[in-house]
Amino acid sequence: MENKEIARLLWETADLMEIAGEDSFRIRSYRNGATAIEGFPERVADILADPARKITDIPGIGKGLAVVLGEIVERQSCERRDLLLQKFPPGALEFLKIQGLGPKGIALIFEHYQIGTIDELERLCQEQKLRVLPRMGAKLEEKVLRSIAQYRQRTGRYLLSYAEGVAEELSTLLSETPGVTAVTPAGSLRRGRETVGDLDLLVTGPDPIPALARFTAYPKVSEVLASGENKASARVGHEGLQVDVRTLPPESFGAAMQYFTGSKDHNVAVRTRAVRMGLKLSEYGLYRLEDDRKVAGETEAGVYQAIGLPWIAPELRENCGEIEAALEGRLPELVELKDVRGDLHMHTTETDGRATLEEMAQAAHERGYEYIAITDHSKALAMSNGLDEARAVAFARQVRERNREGRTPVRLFSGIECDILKDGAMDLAGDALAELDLVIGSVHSHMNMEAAEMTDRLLRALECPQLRILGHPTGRILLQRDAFPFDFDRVVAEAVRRGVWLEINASPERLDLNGPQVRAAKAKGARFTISTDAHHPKHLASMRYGVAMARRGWLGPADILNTLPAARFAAALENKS
DNA sequence: GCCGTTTTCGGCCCGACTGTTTTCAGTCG
Repeated sequence: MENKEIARLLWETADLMEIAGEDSFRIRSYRNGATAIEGFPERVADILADPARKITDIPGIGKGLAVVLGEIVERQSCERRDLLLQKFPPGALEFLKIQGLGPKGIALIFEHYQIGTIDELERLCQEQKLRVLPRMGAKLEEKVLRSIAQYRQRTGRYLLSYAEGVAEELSTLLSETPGVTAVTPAGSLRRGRETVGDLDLLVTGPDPIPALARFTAYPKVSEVLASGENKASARVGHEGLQVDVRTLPPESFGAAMQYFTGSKDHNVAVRTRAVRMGLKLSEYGLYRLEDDRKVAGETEAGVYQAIGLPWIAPELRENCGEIEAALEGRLPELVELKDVRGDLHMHTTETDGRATLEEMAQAAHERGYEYIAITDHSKALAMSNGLDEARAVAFARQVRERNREGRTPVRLFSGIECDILKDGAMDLAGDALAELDLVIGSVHSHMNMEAAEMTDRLLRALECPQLRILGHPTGRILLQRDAFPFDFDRVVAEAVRRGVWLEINASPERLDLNGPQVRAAKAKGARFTISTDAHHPKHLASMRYGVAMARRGWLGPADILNTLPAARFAAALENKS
């Protein structure tokens, strides 16, 4: 059993314990244990099997959890979890994903009603049966109904980072098959969409067919949906992501890549163009209509070329003007990961980060960056031990000294992610902010304001003379929380006027702004930064997702400030227009 | 349930809002 799966069972048990109203510190221990195991470099199962090793050497794992882990590895559950699952219906865990309902509320509902599914919960709200329970009312029923609607919209979709992980794992597995030369993900993953509905893997080589059997026999396949001569479909992993594996002869690989990368709208437009030229495009190749002779198919570029187009980057294939741009020779030169020279949004142990300033700087150096900005939270975010004015200034001084003395592998900019308060004021006083190299302003609270009010709040924040970057501008959390409503165009226009840059937050849970927003903002003259919001050195690797959003927004290196060399970036910081 | 210790029990990030109360519990971040 892999660590990830063990951790998942611990998380689940902790959630059930919460509904059961168990001791909150014990619950926290389960969650701490889960986090520790998730990130532990060795397999827990191996350590348990080795009599010379002690599992309690992992920080966060003591005597109690050691027993639980033994049980989990042996039989995929533990006593506590078994008992709780008898007490609550299996749907209980799903209820926790509904906003407005927490463990107490859920327990209360179970006490009074025999329900176990989201559908039944919805009916209770519609029949106004929640409001008779203590501390519940009409507003809660409405909120739960809204939240159920949102929940349904997002189920069946997966984070880009998750789908990418599955794709890598399966690609490794399938490319070990003799006769396979390449395994390539297509579909929305290749286009860099922020969430993915299913995963398409294209397998090619002199003898790719045996890869299908290897795929369907993979232990993580939970359900085989279809298994034919050239294609197999299955659900993979506990989360049930649908994966379609298709085998192709090398001569049609390019056509298949084009076909399965999509988007559907892009393909319709491309095929229509082909037909007008007397050609027919399918996943097998590009053929002349008159004599069915194949004119292209081995490479994607060859397919595009044969219909009179330059190769179009997958991120642009949304039928949003890319074909016209290609025809007119004005496809943008898109930014690439290697263009990024620094990361401008990250946290350290000074607030809620998991690593020190030194560790983050070292990790950035290893990624080949020239510089980073350290941007811990401000005091309004009390849960993360946010900095007040004195601590912020003292920390900035520390960062600056380190820089001056050269005790750092990359150039450091002292910064802060300052909360934008409810009324649009900054959480920290201007004279403190003026001591820092880089101020990001972010909304972390009061996200359910009316659009007009939120617009005013952001416009006021933009007035702050020290503000350089608007952090995760729409506040959305993918598959969890929608963007807060505000007048996007007005806020962008004001940011442009005041020389405030827009952040493309590369954290795979946010990806905020997304492609269309980036493109709309660029059209208004906006400039951007791409940053990971890292809370751990390994999060710095998320930069590629932010780059994908930038590319989907048609950005080139010149649109993005952190592609500048350190000296020029520093100069740009000083000259707020 | 873990950890650290002035070794075996006490502390464990907390502040604010919301909707329901009739003084505050639950949820969220």
